[in-house]
Amino acid sequence: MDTIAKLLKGKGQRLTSQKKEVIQVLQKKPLTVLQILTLVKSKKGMIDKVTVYRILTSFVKLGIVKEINLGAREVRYELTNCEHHHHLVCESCGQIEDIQLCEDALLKEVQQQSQFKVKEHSLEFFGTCKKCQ
Amino acid sequence: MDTIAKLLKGKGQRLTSQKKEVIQVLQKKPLTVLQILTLVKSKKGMIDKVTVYRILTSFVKLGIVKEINLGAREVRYELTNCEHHHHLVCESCGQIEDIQLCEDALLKEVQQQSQFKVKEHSLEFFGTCKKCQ
DNA sequence: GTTCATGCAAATACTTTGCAGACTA
DNA sequence: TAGTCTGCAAAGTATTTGCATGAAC
Repeated sequence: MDTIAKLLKGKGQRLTSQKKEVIQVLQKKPLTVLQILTLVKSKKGMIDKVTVYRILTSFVKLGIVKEINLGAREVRYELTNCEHHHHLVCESCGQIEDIQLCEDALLKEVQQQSQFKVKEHSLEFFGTCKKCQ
Repeated sequence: MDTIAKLLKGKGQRLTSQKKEVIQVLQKKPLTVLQILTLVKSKKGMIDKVTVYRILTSFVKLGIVKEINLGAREVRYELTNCEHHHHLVCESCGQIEDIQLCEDALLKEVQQQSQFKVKEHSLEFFGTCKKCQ
């Protein structure tokens, strides 16, 4: 939280209670806009949908948060303060597990096949989690 | 196209001129709803946005087409009649290249680390294509 | 002819913009 | 106090639904 406070300050931006709450609820797992809204409301009582959108847009720009795509039209937001990782999305219960993989070989394969210069990649898995099997 | 015709017939569904056109424009590359709409309109003159949505929903259900997520809130549709592959998305010109990779090692890695049962996965790369570098 | 599909209108959902008042620093 | 941020209202997009007409088989 401290690093985030400094980052905001450096950009002339303020660490409001709404921003704190959004960061708070994102600690556990990636959430959709609606989920963030609901969670913050249930804890703090008041936050507007528009404010959530604005905070997220600003956080993405500052690199505090990143957007992930899990399934069509399901955008989620995730704190970037953790290492690079991927997700295992359970199609039955909706749970999201994180996983760390070594994808160097794949990136090399891309380089060999194509002259495309890769900056980022997304890799997500869909299936059933241990519990739901 | 013939296999699609049979598939539709088997489900009591009809191969209309609109459906043919949608399949037609999807032959080249994955497109958004708006792109499909524009392309079909420019060729054939008339199709409604609602019809495009309905055709796509139905095609996804039948497995004729699949949704791919290239960046947040950018859903595209792609024919499934081709082999499993991934995409290289140029962030500069928007072009999409296909690429085939061997991701067996990764899938094995997932199995070793977790008891999650993977059914599908998505893997997309973002960066700059040869032309734009 | 029957039944499914399309187009239009309108409803719903999602996201962005404008502005006055509230709050952070 | 200055300047950013929030909440509310409303505008803009994107997507879905209902229904009468049209088209496929």
